[in-house]
Amino acid sequence: MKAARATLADVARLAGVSLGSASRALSVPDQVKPQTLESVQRAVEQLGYVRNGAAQALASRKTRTIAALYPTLNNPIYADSIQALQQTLWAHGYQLLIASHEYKADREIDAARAIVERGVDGLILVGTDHPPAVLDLVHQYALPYVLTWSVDNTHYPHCVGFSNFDAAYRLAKRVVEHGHTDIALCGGAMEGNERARARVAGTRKALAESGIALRPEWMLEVPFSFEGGRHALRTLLERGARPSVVICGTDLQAIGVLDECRTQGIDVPGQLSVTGFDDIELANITHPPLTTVHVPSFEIGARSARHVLALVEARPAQDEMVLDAPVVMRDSLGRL
Amino acid sequence: MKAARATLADVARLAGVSLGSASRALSVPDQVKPQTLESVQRAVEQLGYVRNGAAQALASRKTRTIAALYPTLNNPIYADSIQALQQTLWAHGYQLLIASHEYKADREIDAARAIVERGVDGLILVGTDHPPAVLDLVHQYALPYVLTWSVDNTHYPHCVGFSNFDAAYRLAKRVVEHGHTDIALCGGAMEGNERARARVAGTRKALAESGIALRPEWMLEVPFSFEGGRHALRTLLERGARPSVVICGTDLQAIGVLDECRTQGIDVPGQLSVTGFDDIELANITHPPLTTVHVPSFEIGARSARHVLALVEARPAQDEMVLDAPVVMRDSLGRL
DNA sequence: CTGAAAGCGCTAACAC
DNA sequence: GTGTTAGCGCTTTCAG
Repeated sequence: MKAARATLADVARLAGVSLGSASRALSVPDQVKPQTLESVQRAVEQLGYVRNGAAQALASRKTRTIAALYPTLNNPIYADSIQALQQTLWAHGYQLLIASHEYKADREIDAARAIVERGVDGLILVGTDHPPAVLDLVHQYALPYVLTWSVDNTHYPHCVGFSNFDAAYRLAKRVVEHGHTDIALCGGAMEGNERARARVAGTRKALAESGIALRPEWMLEVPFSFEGGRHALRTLLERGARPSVVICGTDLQAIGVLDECRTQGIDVPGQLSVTGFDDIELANITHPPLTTVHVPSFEIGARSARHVLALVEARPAQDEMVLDAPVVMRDSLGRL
Repeated sequence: MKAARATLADVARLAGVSLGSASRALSVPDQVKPQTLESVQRAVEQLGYVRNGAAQALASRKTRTIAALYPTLNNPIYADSIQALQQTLWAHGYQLLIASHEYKADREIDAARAIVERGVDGLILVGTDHPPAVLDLVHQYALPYVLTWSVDNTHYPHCVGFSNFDAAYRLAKRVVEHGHTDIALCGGAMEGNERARARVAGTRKALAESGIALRPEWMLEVPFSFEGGRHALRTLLERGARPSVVICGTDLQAIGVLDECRTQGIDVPGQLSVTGFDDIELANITHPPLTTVHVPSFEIGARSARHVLALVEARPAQDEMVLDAPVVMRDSLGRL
């Protein structure tokens, strides 16, 4: 119980072997005589020895740590993916260093610097649209990285995600099939966020194919939160807009719209239809249940972890990287 | 854009100063002549130099990294606290290494080992009840740590949280005030989880004061999830139990119960009342809105970050560490 | 205020 | 298989 940390040299001395053998016993046990292995293990046990990660990292140039940089950590869609990410990395003996940039470009750049400084083995980023400074840094240090969530607007080969454009397109097609022509959009900030842009673009294309144009004053940009959705609907009503459907960029916003509808006594889908995007667990519990796009967030987390490790360890990647994001029809869009 | 990482020696050479001066220019800029500082900064800029964290950590014995070990990362209550934690650490120049143990003792021990190995400066743990091996390890290496969420069942001085016992007691008092005597409990696994235990104990005390005893067959242990809550209600009904209220250990479970009530056509609070615990954002949006205990999860994250940093940097701690967790009355418990 | 030099604890050749 | 040794890149005395 003393605070002085035992070193590998202590272990080696106690085990009566050399530093090198002690090191090998721990990292490549099968390159060591069983007897040596055993005496080292006993010494480790006895001293309560724990490796010094910094020294190991310095000497081996590996940290066994992967960093992930997310927009926010408490959006359920990201939280789910982080959970899967952490589990998968853990299963492979890696740790997770985590940061968020709150959708701010300069925060992202600072975070990237800090991450490179900590010397992680690989990096996971959300989305394909990043400040040049971030990608420059990552390239300069030849840090293996994967882009997640989106395969839109990029030629980078290591993306684990789906086409937000296509998914939004398919959803909007269903909205049109339900006879809607008075359509409002509740989206979020699009700068540095190709997912938000692709979702709007996909929606716009589907509507355009039916000759429906989006009115600028019916297109709102609000935060990705319940309150954002509530605010959007209030704004719409204040402007005298009377859409028959609100297509939301995320489930969080859609649920906010639903909640505001209840407050205002608006029947969904009777008077107004609402759609979301993400298919968080909650989307199936709302009143009415939410029509949305299913985003495989756990799967994205797990696969991006495996993929970045394949990159780090220079192994061939196994997983399919483009995932499905099917439309999930529920009552908030009404019935045909 | 070459992969070879510039070292401090390169910087020093280019700046025409010694290694030591270059180092000082970066870490203690005011102990260096302005001119030296400037030429070092120029060299850093020019080489795109980024510190090698492993070397810095090895030499200085500081990693500027704090680890947090949570039960799970995607429970909204933890996700919120992680978000606050990360933000606060970031503001102080620290990174966050994160792990989860999924409520399994051996996973927690392994995670603790891995964390100690990575050599973090401090540690944040959820709850007061941990496997002895975890605390032994942490003590052996004199790793500063804070316990969060709970101040129940411990004498450890560095706890940031609230009394789960008291909060549950207060909530149960309100339930009794509403005339309930047929009371079911929907809790979670209690092993290694003093929060769950304290919540049941607090509830039990309040009921006992009114001469109400809990029937063992009306006390369920289910996962901390929507599905857990649904399952609990189904089980209760199958057993022929007809409670007038279900007191849930967490909002997630309570919302599951609410959802199952809707499925089964049970009116809340007309036929059955439901209470939660946590006051996640969602609790205010359910039908009916949920009576629950407000747990200040952001505040816990922020304060525990500040507190562990105070410990790490041997500064006096500023914040009050025992927080309020008020009962929030909403419609799911009915009206008096 | 600055330069020189001694490590921090470990890995990875290299020779035996 | 094993021991020896030379660093990994930085911080931190210690002189000056």
